[in-house]
Amino acid sequence: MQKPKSDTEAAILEEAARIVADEGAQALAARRVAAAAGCSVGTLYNLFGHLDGVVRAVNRQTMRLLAEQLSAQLSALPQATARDDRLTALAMAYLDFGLAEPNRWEALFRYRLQTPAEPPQEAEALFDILRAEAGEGVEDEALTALWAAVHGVVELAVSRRLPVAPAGAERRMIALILTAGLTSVASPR
Amino acid sequence: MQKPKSDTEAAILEEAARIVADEGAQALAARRVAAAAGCSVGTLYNLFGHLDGVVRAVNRQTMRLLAEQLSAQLSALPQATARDDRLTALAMAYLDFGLAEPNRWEALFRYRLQTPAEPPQEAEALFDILRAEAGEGVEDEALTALWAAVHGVVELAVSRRLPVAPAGAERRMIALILTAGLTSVASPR
DNA sequence: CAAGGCAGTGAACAGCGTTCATCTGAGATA
DNA sequence: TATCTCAGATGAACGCTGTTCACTGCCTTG
Repeated sequence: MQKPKSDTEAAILEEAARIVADEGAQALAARRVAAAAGCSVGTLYNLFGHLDGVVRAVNRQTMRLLAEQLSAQLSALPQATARDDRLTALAMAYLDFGLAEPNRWEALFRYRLQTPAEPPQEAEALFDILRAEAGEGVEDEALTALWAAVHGVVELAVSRRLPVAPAGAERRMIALILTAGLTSVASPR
Repeated sequence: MQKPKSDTEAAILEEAARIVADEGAQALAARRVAAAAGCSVGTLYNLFGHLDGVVRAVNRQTMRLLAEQLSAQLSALPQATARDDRLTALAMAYLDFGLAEPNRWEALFRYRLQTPAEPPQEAEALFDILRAEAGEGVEDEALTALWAAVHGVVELAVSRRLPVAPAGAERRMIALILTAGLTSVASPR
């Protein structure tokens, strides 16, 4: 992966990621992770500072995973795909990831860390994927607005808070928002 | 407020609401609320079942508060205001509430209850406000999509996760989404 | 007055995140 | 080889958490 300073650190991260993905971030307990990783709580704290540090490490891993999936979906598209269709495919891949990994998603966006911190470089990398596909014609603010709108649908879909939602409604909602938003924001290319 | 079966129940709810609003839902501790409300933990559990019950009660109160503010903003509008402008005003009031009460907002949408439950009637009442203003011309699914989109912006604004966001950007983002979405969803009236 | 029921109680339990005095053992030094 | 050194690992202990339940004492009913 990325700079695992020690074997123990890698083992802790692996076990923590497994627990977060399977049971959610609130199931992450220091003693449990340490035991499964074959070290003591003290070592975990020496390496990560606090438990939030472990969650943050898992979250960075999640962002890399998401970036991979987005890129994979993009490269699966025909070469001649129009810009708006590429952005829509990106949004759909975003939705798919949230629905496929609800616990990782919740850890990323809903888990309340004790100490807020700057977004890591992995977060910027994700937005860069979006910016690259949008091209020069779209302002950052407009792009952020559209991403936030799509994010809202995914957020509510993942946490099952969407009222009146028959099957497949999320995809239609995203399509509605993006077709309306993209035509208003810039001319399709 | 609403059916406070006993004085103690009302006192607990009042104190719990104060803590949630001031410090966030994760600062809510059974012993602390009980002590401040002048009763024992046992009584709190007799009345609310678990601590989540207390959070849920606060959340219902929050929804009623939000409904009041939305209605107030609507009635402050000139009689002849166009439908799209009324819906936009609603969205802006939604944003204002989230920014003014970030801790209540987080308890409502981000706090992870141990036991998921059906949305209370207060949630339906909120969506009914929206539906009433949208009128017959807008499908429930389209309305939900637009609400989710606006919600996404508010969610990210409240949790300070909006990248590249200068002051006042949230309002412009919501305006962008709604003008685009509403014209696409139905003709303005 | 006696009996019954029941709301209110808080010590106790098992767990949590976090700390830090203690220990350990690999490598440097003599 | 014997000794020293010290970075890193350790886990008991601390103060907290949500939750339970045997107990209390009051109030109503007979």
